[in-house]
Amino acid sequence: MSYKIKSRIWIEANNNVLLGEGRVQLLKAIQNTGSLSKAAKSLNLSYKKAWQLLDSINKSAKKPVTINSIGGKGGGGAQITEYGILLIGVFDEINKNCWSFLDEQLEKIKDL
Amino acid sequence: MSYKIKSRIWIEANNNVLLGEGRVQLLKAIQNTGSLSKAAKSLNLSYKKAWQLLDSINKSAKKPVTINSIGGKGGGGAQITEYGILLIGVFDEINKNCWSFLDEQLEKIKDL
DNA sequence: TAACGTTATGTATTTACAAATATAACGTAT
DNA sequence: ATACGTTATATTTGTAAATACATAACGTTA
Repeated sequence: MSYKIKSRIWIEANNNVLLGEGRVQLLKAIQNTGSLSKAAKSLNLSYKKAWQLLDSINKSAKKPVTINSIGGKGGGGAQITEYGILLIGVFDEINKNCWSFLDEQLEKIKDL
Repeated sequence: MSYKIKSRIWIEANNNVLLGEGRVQLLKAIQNTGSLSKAAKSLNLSYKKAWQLLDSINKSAKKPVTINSIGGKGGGGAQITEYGILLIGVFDEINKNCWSFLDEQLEKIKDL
């Protein structure tokens, strides 16, 4: 059994976490379902936890990442903004590149 | 205020954590002091926590990372093995390279 | 106007983790 | 033999985080 390298990256703004893997997963679920409550259910996450995450994201980001509405057709919902889509894409790209980078570094340690 | 990328890397063996930043710091403190208890004090870490970390390291590694002795001159002590020194060096190198890598990736997001 | 499914928020409970405390075992040195 | 400083381990206590539960506010729809 050889050693493995694991990693976590995240983006911060003003010493607050903006995006990590879990937050990106939540935003993608909102994108797929159109609502925060449905997104939370699909991730086996309590609504409150999901709301706190989304609130933290929108407070940390320079521009809104979602537009949330209360009441109306379907009770309301949450929509990812264009800016949000951009952030998700950049995070995924950087994260993927990081994996590739560490995969190269693995050569230095796997046979120790 | 522009966004920042933060990261954590660690080495695993058999799905157990072998080395992360905290563990490497502990090993270096043992190297400097010659004992686990002194290392713990120097890091403001409880002895128990330090012992648990060191125990986990030695149980995860393929070869011993420290040699611990009870009793005798000075009451005993802990010594880093050559293998341990090797692991510390490789971890530090990979970690440093990862910072550099993410510093380049930062260009993609800092102006968003 | 009553019902519905959301967002938004408060409060209590449970769980997990960290910290503190205590003590045994050990092998030199006095 | 006694003292000392260390490794090793168990037990208790305290604190922070996650979870569960409850409820208000809202704007369409029927």
